[in-house]
Amino acid sequence: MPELPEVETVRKGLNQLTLEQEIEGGEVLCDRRPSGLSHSIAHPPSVDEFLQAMRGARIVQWHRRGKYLLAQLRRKGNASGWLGVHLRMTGQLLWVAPEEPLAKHTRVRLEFKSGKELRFVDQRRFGRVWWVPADLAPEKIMTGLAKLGPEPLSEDFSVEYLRRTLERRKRAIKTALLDQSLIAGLGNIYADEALFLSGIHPETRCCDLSVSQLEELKRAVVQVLEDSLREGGTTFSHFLNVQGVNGNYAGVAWVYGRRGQLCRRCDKVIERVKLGGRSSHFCPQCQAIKN
DNA sequence: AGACTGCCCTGGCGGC
DNA sequence: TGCCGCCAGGGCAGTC
Repeated sequence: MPELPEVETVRKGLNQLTLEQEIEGGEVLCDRRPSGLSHSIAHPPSVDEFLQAMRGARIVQWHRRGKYLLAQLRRKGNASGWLGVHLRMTGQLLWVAPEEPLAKHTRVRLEFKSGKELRFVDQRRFGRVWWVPADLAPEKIMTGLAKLGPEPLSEDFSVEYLRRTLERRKRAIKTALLDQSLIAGLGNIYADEALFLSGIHPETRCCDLSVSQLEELKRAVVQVLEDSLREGGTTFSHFLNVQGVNGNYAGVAWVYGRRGQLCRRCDKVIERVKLGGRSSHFCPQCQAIKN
């Protein structure tokens, strides 16, 4: 499940490998579902139109907002819109030689004149690819972009912002951390890790958090993201960087995925609860409920 | 407005 | 060994 550090790692790799090379063709792989023909292109509705937009384009730069990737496109010196990608759970962007055998769940191929291919591979098919025409703002087409809260590694993400945003909310802090409209880019792994590091029980109501707890939480969120970023993302799940290499962060997970194992800090057994349809892992001693 | 729920999707795993 | 059903979860639509 790529979260901010993984998406950022992919972005950096793409900026090293894919810029200023003409896209000469591509392919969108469809498969026949009971519900009909299915593919990963969210926009435009026509696959042909998508591929036509890709042909002849070059990528100027890759950007990231939350967990969204955005490639700025140019054709013959003119702006030609944006290529947007969201990896969701299992999506991967891989920079490969054309003769590389197609992975089973390959959804999109973009062929570059330089003799390389960018492939979007996505086992569970939650991931999405968009083309946004140059005369539209990306958030008009990629509507999720418009709803994103501040970047957690920016100055906008302050203790004061957290206090102002959470002080009247009654829901659990864990579900608030996963809400992309409050903070952009956190997912289940780093939310659980940040709550452990700040000693906060995931079921604590937002409005019950003290200012010192919010300070701890803010610090912990920044720390887990920066630590993971430094290692090139987590080794968990399906994450691979563009060159097909896993990250290095997993060894230091305090609670995520450790239900039934002993807390690395106090030896109590790590527990798991369901919150908003997502599992939350926590240490019942290090993250005692505050009233 | 805020807070829920269910849905999409596939592979891996537990249980029998 | 085989089969069934459950589980993983990001974002979005729908509901109250």
